[in-house]
Amino acid sequence: MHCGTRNATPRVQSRIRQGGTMSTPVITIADLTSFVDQEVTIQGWVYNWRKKGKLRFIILRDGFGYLQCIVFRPEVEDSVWETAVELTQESSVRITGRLVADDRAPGGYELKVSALDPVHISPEFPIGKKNHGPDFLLNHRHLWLRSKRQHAMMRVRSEVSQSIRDFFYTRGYTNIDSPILTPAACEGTSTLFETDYFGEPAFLSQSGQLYLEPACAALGKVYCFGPTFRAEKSKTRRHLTEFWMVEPEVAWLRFDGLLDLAEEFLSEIISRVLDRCSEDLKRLERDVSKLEPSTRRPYPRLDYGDAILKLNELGSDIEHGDDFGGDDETVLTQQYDQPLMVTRYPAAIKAFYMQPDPADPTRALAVDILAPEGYGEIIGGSERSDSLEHLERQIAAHELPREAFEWYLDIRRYGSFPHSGYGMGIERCVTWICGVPHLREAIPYPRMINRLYP
RNA sequence: UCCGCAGUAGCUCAAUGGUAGAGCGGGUGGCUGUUAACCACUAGGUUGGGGGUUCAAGUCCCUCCUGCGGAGCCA
Repeated sequence: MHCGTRNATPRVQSRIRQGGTMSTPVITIADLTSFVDQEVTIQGWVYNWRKKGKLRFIILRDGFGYLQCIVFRPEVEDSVWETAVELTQESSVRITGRLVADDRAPGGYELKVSALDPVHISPEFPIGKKNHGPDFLLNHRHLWLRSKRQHAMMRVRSEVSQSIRDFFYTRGYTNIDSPILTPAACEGTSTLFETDYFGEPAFLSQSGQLYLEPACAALGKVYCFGPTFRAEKSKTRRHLTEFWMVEPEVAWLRFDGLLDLAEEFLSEIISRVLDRCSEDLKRLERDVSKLEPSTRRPYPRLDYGDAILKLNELGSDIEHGDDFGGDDETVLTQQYDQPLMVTRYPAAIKAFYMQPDPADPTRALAVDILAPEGYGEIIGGSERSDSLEHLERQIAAHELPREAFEWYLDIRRYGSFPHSGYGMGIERCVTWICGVPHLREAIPYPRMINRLYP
């Protein structure tokens, strides 16, 4: 099937690829429509094949799409027929033939094969056409990526990732890559992966934020985007031990401005994916009407206290001061068709670096953004405390090692300033956009508790 | 770490405590338009490991391992 989900590669580039003969251009399936009724060569893998007497149907995939190739025994040389018979699922092959329009072909085009170059005949491919279980598929993740559904997931992820970078780039942000090896715990050692750093303990980063705040004092508007590691022994559909997080940090930005920024950010990502990945979302059988409200602003904003009252009305026994459980998030977000911004959490259940609400110091200027349809928290952010004294008290109260934070406290010693930022886990965002139940499909090689392979 | 569910052919799953089966995949053959093609035949098993109950265990009990779902924690 021809799937126009990728932009056509430049024709000139296609023509100069190696592997074609003098007369036949080597093209990708993305470029099909420019070559109808011409002889072309396509390089790819056998996605599936069927036989019907003297006919063989080879469904070729090349990473850009799918194309039905026809081998008709009376019309090809014996050697071509014999090669066609040998081709197995996922064998790699260069196929040359005449590209024709045919209503019987999936996608409307097919290749009348004249020559076959079997690059490599694959033995029995582990992943068949019927269903497989998650354990088997994850153990074969390197091969699972070849399936249509995974192509769609990876393209959506790539689009989300690119739209994030474009969002910040076009608004004047500087990309700051925060370190992955860090000297000490940011928010407690229990969730950190420890590694040996020339005899000293080092930890894999669980957030770039503490490194981003100094950079934002240097450059005003910055963001980091990279892998993040949490050694939490979580076994749920919403947790990875290695995931990618994007974190903007903005100087002079107050809490209300932060809410606006996060809202603009999310709505732009959703709009762009809906615009550019419609074929992929269709393949994933995503009901895009569920996503369209999220392209519109504003998003509903709910004060933490009001959220508690609302939850109580809805039957939850949650009390003021509690953090939301998974059920609470689900019940709450079912009330809305857009992401829900819950604001001003009790300071006691939030991180040490958050700015207290001037109107009520027991509350923090923090926001969690909960995705609709039960997908839950995808963004957490806050205005950061700009008071050296407050942070020193907080570090002591959280029993964090003071020495490790001296450099961080320097930001409040040398020209302290209001600033705010948030973090978004992109796998959770992609999982929501794709409407899939588990975020293990939203990253090429998921790392989970008990899973480090492949 | 805790709670619940599961583990049988390469894969997905059946099988009252009483001879271990099917579909897909593989192999062989048939078919000139298939759409996860279809039809016929065929190969393929130490029922996750160990221990126990029983005349008899895939099935019941104990234990360990692995996976799945959830809690806590978080993006």
